[in-house]
Amino acid sequence: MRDLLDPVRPMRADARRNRERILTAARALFASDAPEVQMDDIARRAGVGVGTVYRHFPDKEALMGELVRERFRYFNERLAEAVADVRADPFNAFADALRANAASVAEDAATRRAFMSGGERVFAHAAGEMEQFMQLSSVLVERAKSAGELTSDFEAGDIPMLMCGVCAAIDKGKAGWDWRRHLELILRGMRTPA
Amino acid sequence: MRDLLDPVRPMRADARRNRERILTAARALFASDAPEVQMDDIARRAGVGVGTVYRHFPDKEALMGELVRERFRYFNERLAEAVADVRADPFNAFADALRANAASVAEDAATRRAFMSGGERVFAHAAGEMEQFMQLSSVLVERAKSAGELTSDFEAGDIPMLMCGVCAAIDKGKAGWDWRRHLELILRGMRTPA
DNA sequence: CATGATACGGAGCTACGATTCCGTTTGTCA
DNA sequence: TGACAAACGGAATCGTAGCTCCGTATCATG
Repeated sequence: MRDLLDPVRPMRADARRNRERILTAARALFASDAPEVQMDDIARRAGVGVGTVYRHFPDKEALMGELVRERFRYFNERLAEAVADVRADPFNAFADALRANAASVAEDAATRRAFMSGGERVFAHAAGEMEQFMQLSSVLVERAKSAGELTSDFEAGDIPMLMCGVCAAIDKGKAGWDWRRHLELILRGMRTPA
Repeated sequence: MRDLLDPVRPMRADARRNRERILTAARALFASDAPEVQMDDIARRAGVGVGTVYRHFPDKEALMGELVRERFRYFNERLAEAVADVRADPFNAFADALRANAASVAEDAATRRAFMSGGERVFAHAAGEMEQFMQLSSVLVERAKSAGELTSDFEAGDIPMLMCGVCAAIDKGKAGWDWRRHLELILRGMRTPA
């Protein structure tokens, strides 16, 4: 709301604090446990009324969207590091970035939900970050391909699909599955046979 | 209900017909489209009252469970064929079975949902079929390993996890992703480097 | 056919979770 | 400190989807 208009006056101190509390509460609730997280829970955990949650985020999707956006910012940092590290082995740099990102979604059920359960609306909030994500990914993919380490029919656009699969594996992880194995299997498949 | 008790008297003709119609309607609705399929829709499509749906299936999960069960029966047929075909190349026989199964879930959103969105309860309905599934899978996995074609750290227990990932890719398929590519990537990762 | 057992239809009940509304409180600024 | 805008809290509202109930219609059997 305020985020969008009147960029002049800063948010009131309590408002800024509450906004952060809400996001923290949401992250915590999604991360820790429940199959369903609802607005009232988030409000309670944040020590705030539901009304306040709605003053900061027009609806639930917007709140989720903000969480997803933060995650993508994190993704992008990892990718940017890989891009910056020119001397590393291209495939490994790429693979490590993917591993780091996977590990971070493992802690972030909100993003997993959004990834898996459609949530187009949710992702719209993170459009900018996603674009950057694709851009950075492309660089890494091209490098790894040029080095002849990444199978030539792989495209940066495949990454979200793979992440989706990893998310699924993570969510099922409670059943004793190991998403790392899933990821390694995929990475092995991506690598050109030595 | 009736399925469980009084195995003597067969279901009344109209009841049997309706039960089938309900399942068909549910399959169709899940397959074709909607993000959410609800009992009333299923009833309407089946040309039946909601009450009738509930006479045949105690609750929604039971209905979904039946759909999942059917899917697993199909899976098992494919696996059994692969097991029976002793002269085929072990890895390919296994891979082809997985491909066929993946193709069938691509048509079956109900099973995908159940796979991805937790639904423990739903799977309970197909416990027997799942057990058989694991059994058949084990045979194929062992064969492929013995032939030295399947990476030795692979286990039959990994299959559901992989399928989960494929389901995710299929669901996101609308966004232009190609789940077959995801599956092939995985298969490549499973194969021991020639 | 008669008749009891089965099955059916679908209006309505219930639970639940998102969202709204408005009287009250708090921060900010002169 | 006074005054007003900005925020807050949380009870109440609204919509939805699963499920129940019971009067009615349909089978199957003698």
